[in-house]
Amino acid sequence: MRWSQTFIPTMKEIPSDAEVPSHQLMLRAGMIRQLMAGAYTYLPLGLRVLHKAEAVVREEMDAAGGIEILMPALQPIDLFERTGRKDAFGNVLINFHVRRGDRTLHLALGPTHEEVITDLVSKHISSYRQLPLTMYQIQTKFRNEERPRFGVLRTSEFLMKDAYSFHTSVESLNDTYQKMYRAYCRIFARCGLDYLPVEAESGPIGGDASHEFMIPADNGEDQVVFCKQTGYAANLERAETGRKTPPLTTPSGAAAMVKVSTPDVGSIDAVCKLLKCQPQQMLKTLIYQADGQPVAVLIRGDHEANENKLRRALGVKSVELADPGTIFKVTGAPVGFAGPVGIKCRVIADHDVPLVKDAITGANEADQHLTGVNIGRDYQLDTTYDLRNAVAGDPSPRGEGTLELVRGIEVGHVFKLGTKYSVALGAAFDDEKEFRQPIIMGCYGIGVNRIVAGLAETKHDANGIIWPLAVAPYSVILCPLAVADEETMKMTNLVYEQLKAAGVDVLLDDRDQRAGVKFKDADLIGIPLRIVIGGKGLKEGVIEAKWRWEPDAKKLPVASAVPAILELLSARRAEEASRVPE
RNA sequence: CGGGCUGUAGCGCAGCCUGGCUAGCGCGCUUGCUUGGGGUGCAAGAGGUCGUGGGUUCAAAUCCCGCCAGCCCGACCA
Repeated sequence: MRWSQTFIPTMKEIPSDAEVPSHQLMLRAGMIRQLMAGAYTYLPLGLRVLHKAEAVVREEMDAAGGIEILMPALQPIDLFERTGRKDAFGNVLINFHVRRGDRTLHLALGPTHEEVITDLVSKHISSYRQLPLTMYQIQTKFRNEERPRFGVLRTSEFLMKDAYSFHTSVESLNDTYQKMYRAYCRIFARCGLDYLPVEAESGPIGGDASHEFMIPADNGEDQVVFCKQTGYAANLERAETGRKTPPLTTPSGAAAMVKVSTPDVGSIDAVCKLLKCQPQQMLKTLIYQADGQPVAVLIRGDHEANENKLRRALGVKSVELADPGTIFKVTGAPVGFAGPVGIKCRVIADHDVPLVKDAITGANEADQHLTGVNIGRDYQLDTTYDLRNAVAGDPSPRGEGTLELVRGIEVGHVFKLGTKYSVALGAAFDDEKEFRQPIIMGCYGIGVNRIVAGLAETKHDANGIIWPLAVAPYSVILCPLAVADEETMKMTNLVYEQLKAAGVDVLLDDRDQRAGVKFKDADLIGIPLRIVIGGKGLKEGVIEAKWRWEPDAKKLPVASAVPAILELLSARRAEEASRVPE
């Protein structure tokens, strides 16, 4: 492709409303333009990267036994009503009414396709002989994000590869899950991403039923816990700590419990300020409704409760913070003054709670707190649980090691679904003995745009993006330095045509621009191999080849330049391929 | 949806506080010359509902109110 014949509007300056690197660079490199918050046009360069990433995903999914299909984005709302996800999605589900003749249809734009594919399978799969089956599609998804952000990292319309597998047994599901997990590792490695598979929140199935694939990045929206020593990695929502239940007896030298007046001071910060103490000396007492029953949850003042862990510890379906009325009923005080001493409901505590000696808590009385509160003497616990988010420095749950916290961009998610959708939508099979069984399902998603944005976010330098060869919009950029010079252009066109004939993606910068402009733009858009054809080199009988990530150019004799370029490219391809796991 | 910030040419900004000539600057764009290996130099141009609606005023980019849009923090996120 000749630069003059495509559309690559590069920008020298950083648009003021772009804050994260991927957004700035993709705008400046002329890859994307914004239509509105959370909606972007992919320009030719951006689209080429997207297509290349998509091709990698498709190849690996096919290799892993997936079968490609394409489902409608437009879906009838009743499918979501049948699985209860109309309410679960809430405002995120884009849905609307349309008139068709004298009827009114209630439709949704698919945020994901469990319903549609399960409906399909329910109609056409009836025997164990037809399973297992894995189908996938690469298609635009729609979600009314409450807050689209970070440029193209979080948009309300995005390209997703979603795969769904159907099984007669958990063993079969586990087998496909492993295949998909490995395919995902290969996909992200082939795309040149530094990826980190982490344990993720997995809902009712529990265990190792879900993994997310994260790209470590400062601007990631997710927080990931990992441990260098033990290799443990998990989403913060999910991450366990290595904490255990401590002795539940009163510590020696405990201070006397004293009631102090704290008028209108209910929050942890405010109490600390008033009493001149640190949050870790405090115990916060959160009143939750667990399946409708009030429960007091004790957490150290500087920690955060984790509602997923709480739900599991209590063995209930739902937990939510109680309303002020319930809080008043169990504590006898308004919000902000709850404490474990004398509270009138079940009390459950995090492992760290009993370790707080002479704790400060609410007094279950308006405008009063207690100091010198101690386990055993002032409140009792039978045991403690892991109820909070992990923090940096916590012990690893998998042996000797310390947890660290990093941010990450979620690019993929593999998930064991179980029978939730098959039961709701009647997808079942007859087994060998003609017993009707619900089909067991798995689902596997990749955000294709996030592969692209994640690369721009993590693979760049001060001059621009640095694409890996595997997904670069073009492998080679040809820069003739004098487009008016006949000899230069003759050589350039020869190289251009020969590379194209060899199947190489070449971009020919045929603009009548000075060398500096072409070099700056080539660096900005991040083409891996830059070939310079200029008067200086031609005098010596050479053209120059420079990798985007290397400081210096190599000189290639004119006569053998094209084979030399092909050799460079194939060596690089092999190098990138060597980093892909089996 | 709560909190904060910002809307002036394609992009980046100044002007606003303290209202007053024809609304400026840099980049980009057009034309001509020039230069020709890391964003050349010179000259001449084109390009604006100052986000939008109302109000105050002799007079509004500037002051006041509403609305809209974008960005950031938070809540939410199969």
